[in-house]
Amino acid sequence: MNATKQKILKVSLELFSRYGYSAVSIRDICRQVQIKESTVYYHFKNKQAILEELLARFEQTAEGMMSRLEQAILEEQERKETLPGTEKQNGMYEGFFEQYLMDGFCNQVMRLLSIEQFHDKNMQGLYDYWMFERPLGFQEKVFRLLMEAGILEKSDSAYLAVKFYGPIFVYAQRWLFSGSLSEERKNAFREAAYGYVKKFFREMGEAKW
Amino acid sequence: MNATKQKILKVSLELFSRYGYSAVSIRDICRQVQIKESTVYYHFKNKQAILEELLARFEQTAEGMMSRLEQAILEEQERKETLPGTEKQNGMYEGFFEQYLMDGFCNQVMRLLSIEQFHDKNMQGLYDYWMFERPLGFQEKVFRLLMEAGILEKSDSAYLAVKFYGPIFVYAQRWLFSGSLSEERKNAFREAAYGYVKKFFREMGEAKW
Amino acid sequence: MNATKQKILKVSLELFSRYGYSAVSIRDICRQVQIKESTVYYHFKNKQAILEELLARFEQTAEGMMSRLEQAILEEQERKETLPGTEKQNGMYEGFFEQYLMDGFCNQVMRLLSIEQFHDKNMQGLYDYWMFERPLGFQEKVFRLLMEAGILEKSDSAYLAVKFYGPIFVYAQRWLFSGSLSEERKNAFREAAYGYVKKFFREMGEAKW
Amino acid sequence: MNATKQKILKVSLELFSRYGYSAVSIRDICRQVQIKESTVYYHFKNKQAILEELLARFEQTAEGMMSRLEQAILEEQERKETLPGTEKQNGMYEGFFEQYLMDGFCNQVMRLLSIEQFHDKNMQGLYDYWMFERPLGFQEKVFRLLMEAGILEKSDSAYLAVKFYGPIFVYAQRWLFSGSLSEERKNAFREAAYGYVKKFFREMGEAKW
DNA sequence: GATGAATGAGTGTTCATTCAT
DNA sequence: TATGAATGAACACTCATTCAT
Repeated sequence: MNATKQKILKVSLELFSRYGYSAVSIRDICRQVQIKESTVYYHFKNKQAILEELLARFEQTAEGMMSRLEQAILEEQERKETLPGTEKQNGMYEGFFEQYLMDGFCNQVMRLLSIEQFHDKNMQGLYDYWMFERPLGFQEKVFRLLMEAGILEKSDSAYLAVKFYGPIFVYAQRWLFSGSLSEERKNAFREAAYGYVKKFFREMGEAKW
Repeated sequence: MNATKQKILKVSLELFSRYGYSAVSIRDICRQVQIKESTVYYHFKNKQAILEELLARFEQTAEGMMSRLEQAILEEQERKETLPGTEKQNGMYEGFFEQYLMDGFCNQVMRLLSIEQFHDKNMQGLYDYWMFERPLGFQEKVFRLLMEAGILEKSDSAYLAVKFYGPIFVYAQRWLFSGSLSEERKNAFREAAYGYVKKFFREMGEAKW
Repeated sequence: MNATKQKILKVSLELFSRYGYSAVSIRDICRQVQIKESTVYYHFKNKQAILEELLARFEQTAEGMMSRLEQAILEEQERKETLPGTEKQNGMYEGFFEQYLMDGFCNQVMRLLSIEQFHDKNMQGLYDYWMFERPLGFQEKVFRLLMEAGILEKSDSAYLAVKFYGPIFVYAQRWLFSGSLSEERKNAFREAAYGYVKKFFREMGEAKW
Repeated sequence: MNATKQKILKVSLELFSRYGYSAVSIRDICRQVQIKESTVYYHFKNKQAILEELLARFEQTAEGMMSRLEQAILEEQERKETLPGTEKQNGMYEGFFEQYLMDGFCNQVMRLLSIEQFHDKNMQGLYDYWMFERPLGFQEKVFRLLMEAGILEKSDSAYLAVKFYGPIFVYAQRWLFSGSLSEERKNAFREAAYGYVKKFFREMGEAKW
């Protein structure tokens, strides 16, 4: 696709995710893209259309990632009939974190959503879905299947999902969705979150067997 | 203090916490306060000064609340030498949630911080301190003291604090810092968070004894 | 009323009546009023509001004039029970022409209407009413009353009204609603129209008696 | 000639005659013609050139019509040495009205002229010539010749021309040069104007003989 | 305490036009 | 013939702010 349009999208997201949609002017965007303001309107109907294209792309990307993770983990569990917490499974979570939470594009859109969700119903819906409903729902499903397979003691799978997701969410918010996303902050998250995931599944194992 | 100034602050915060500082115009504020724009400049040096006064008041309020909770809980524990999870202690947490996370003023400032933290170092500092550092630090201290007192098995108190705080943070973000703060959402949080706190301490008790 | 606002209205009408509403920019207006563009928006909500205020004022003015002429001529005729064409009555028409067709304000609004009526339903309505319906209706009424009083031979009063109004309308369009309204053009109209009115009534008299 | 160019001219005139030259953008034109904006500049030097071509074509067309009518009516009168008002002559006027005032192209150009004449000297000249000077001059000539031939009582032929033309002009302005040119409005004009022409010549006949 | 009037800088957007393809 | 991509100038309008009253 057109390089200029691509760059407009890139720069726009960079700025939107930092300052919020309305605090970023077309002028700001053009200054960085190195084009004149009128050029933007060749590629986009208006400012709003930039935002919409970004969100559309995000939903596609996020849906793809989420469903791929879901499928992979469920397949893995089904096939091996073993407890979670294997090296391979931990790696799956890690891969997902890297591509979803720490990837420039997704991270930025989610920052943007977290700014705009306070006044925009649509944004609020997306924010809730991708931050809470979808990940919690997925994790609950995983635990529920483990319970049904007798691998995990029967209990409230939703509660377990929140217990698992809570600390990850704290780490993510603190290191990945605060200030600017640097390599140091990513590492801080990795150390905290990856360690936590391992520990969690280890403890889960110990509790059962 | 002057009623008009008070109302300007109130309305400003209402709007800032929804749309972000720069997306709110003096006009917007004045429309709701029912004054002319020039009047604002009798009470405040400029727009920035409104924000600053709001932040200053928040820090005072938040500091007061946090330290009062800290003192109360530590005293309680010290005095009784008992495990946490008593009715009284749970009530303390609940009181704190009500006054800190669910109170109009504090909730709104924290929403504002969460919008502005992405591009403003100062805001980022406040956000991190009041969202993560302070509450996690406090909870860690509580657990550490319990460990030192032999009431809790020695372990990583910071890790324990995150495990405790994680789900609460998830619930708070989902129900108290999304969309608009309604009584229904508050109840959703109460149900989830208060239930969680009780369960957490119950499980902690079971694990030890 | 405020002098600046007044001047904005005056200049706006001057320009609108020459170039049409949409071809005149706020900049154009401000250049002549000698104010900054933002000042306009202190006095008017937007560009459209200037137009609306002009139209409202015109309708008031025009209604006042038309009804005063109507009343005066009908009274005159009633009282004297004589044929029209007296010096006094001719003077009334002339006075009306001067104040309505040749007056700066009304003339300009009607020019504006004649530009805008092609695409704006509202303008079309006003244009038709004040250019055709009202003057023709009034003149028809005058002739009808004369017929009922036996002063004029019974015939189609509407047709008679058009015959009377036609040439006046031609003169008005040619000399008052073309190019720019100068004293020379006004005089050209006066000569043509005043002469015509006299002649018309004289011929009308001759035809009857 | 090129179909695209033809369509550009057609659509341009449609829009110009409604909104005025400067209120119509190249974009507006291209939207309807279904071409890209840059394509216009293959066919025309610039926007102004579209207007100029339209005006040139109009002058040719109008000149042709006017002179054909002139010739026809004068010949007719000369040959028959009779009073005007014959079926055939009335039909000539009617044919002229249909092709000149009511024809899409000419009607639209004259609407355009009536918009633009207020600020453009050139347009003003064309407007005056084709709306007043030419038709009045022609009619005056007809009456003068009739007077010279002794068919009509000697009098002010210019005054007679205005008396004849006045109502027609009123009807034309009201029904053909207001709002949008519909079949209903055309019929309203036909009824009024054709009836008027007949009546006028009948009365003229009665007055003399 | 509050406001009427004004403003310079900046907002998103549209304009006619160019030019390489 | 036609268009994709770009642009400088202008557009209506909003902004935070000032200052005399």
